[in-house]
Amino acid sequence: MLDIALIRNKTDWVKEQIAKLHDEGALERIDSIVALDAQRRETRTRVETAQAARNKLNRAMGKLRGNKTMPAEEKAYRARLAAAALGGEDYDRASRLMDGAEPAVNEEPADFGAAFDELIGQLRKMGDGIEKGFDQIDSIEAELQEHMLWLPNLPHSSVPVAESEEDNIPGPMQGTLREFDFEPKPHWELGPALDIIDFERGVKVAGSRYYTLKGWGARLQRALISFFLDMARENGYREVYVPYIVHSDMLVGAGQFPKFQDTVFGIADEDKYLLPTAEVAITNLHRDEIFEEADLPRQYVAHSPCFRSEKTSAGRDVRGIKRVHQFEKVEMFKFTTPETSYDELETITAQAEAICAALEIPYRRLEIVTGDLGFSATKKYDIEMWSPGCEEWLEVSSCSNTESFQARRAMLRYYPSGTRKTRYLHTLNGSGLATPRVMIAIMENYQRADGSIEIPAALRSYLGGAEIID
RNA sequence: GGAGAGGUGGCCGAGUGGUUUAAGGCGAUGGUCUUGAAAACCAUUGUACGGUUCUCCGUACCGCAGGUUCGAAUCCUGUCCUCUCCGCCA
Repeated sequence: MLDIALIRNKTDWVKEQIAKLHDEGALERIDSIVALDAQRRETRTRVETAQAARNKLNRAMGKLRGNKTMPAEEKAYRARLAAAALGGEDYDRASRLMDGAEPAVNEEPADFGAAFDELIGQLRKMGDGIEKGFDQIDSIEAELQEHMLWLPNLPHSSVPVAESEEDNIPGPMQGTLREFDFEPKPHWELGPALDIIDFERGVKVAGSRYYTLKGWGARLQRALISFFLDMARENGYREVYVPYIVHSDMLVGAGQFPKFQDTVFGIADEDKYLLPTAEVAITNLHRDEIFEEADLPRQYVAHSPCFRSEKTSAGRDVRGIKRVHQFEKVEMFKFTTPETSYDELETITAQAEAICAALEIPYRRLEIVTGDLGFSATKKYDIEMWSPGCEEWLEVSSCSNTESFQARRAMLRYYPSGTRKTRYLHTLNGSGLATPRVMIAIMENYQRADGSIEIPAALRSYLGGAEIID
């Protein structure tokens, strides 16, 4: 979520930033937001002033009713005078009459019951108006909030401005391309031939875009997960195990909802959803909490399966296991101060790259342009591995700084050293890494002429020292 | 899944409809005292929004959401969570 004060004070600048993202729907919301914000503040001031008067009157009422030394007769005529003052909207005088601050002269005898009925009637009338005012505020704020939740994060000034993913800027390839003395095969041929990927039986059990790993396939994936977690732990991340099912609020907090509701799987009859990424659970781990600056940065790593329904991408990448509804990912996550978040983005990206390097697979870093930045990030790098079989670059990691975008949605704050004034912290996330795409890259880069696959040296200790899958 | 008991500030804990601040304690912070520390004493104490501007003022928040009432931490309804016991399971 963006800072409403920023939208209020620099409206045109915010519009320019959103224009770079090519999110026309969001752009249209800005004027509504500015209008609702003004309306909201004006209404709130008016209603709260009235409420302050009413609170004072109710307290004075208690004082009048509960006064044990005042004769009933005096109470009655004070009540009647106060009711008259309320009729003239002189709240201060009414309050003074009721709590005894203003002397009252008994002009004529008043009936106790009738006087209090009259007074209560005045107070009720006042209360009804205030209730209506609060209802009005609620509906304005709900509408404002809905608009706010649909606004994407704004790009950092260093992000190149361009149309789409076609324009993302690749960095130089790292590592060395393998020279094959045979035609390298794609993983959808290698996997079934070795009986380590079984497409048909995955489809039988769960439908299209589901798959089964068998034998060395399943073991290789498990080894990769352990290897990834160990790499992250050595880099100072605390390993956590999180729920794979979360409340819808958590998806709002991390930025998936409301806009991307159709990309996640829901639990029947419950307001809960399967994780599309462990990032959702980790982001919300410290929801509604306030850190001390000394506690930052806080770094976590978690492995989780990721479930994505992605109805929008039907028809793309249908072959193989590149784009599937269920995959495994190890996610690195940082809670940082605003001062350090961009340095930390470089760090987390370098850490993801180091994993690629350790596996000795050619990779490159992609600098993401504004048109492909996505909803939550201010700046993003993707890491891609080269797959010689399907002859394409495979995205195996995505590293983002969301600044305070998620922090505002999930109420993640900290006290800067020496102050008691809260401030939103910054959150960053980076895959480290995701499989089965890394498995694709391993299979295709490490394949041998006879169809067997060499196991990368870094993984052998996780597989009982084995060197070859055949 | 069934039954019962609970949910109050950073923590413990009082509070069965009002008589201007959620009592009291712990912790934390600041101060006095002290050579220093401890102890003692004094003061302060959360979050959000709004209005002011360098300081205040106001509103809301007693798990959450509704309701009753002139007025709700307190009464009513729903819901979530925790604990205990039973059942089931890994």
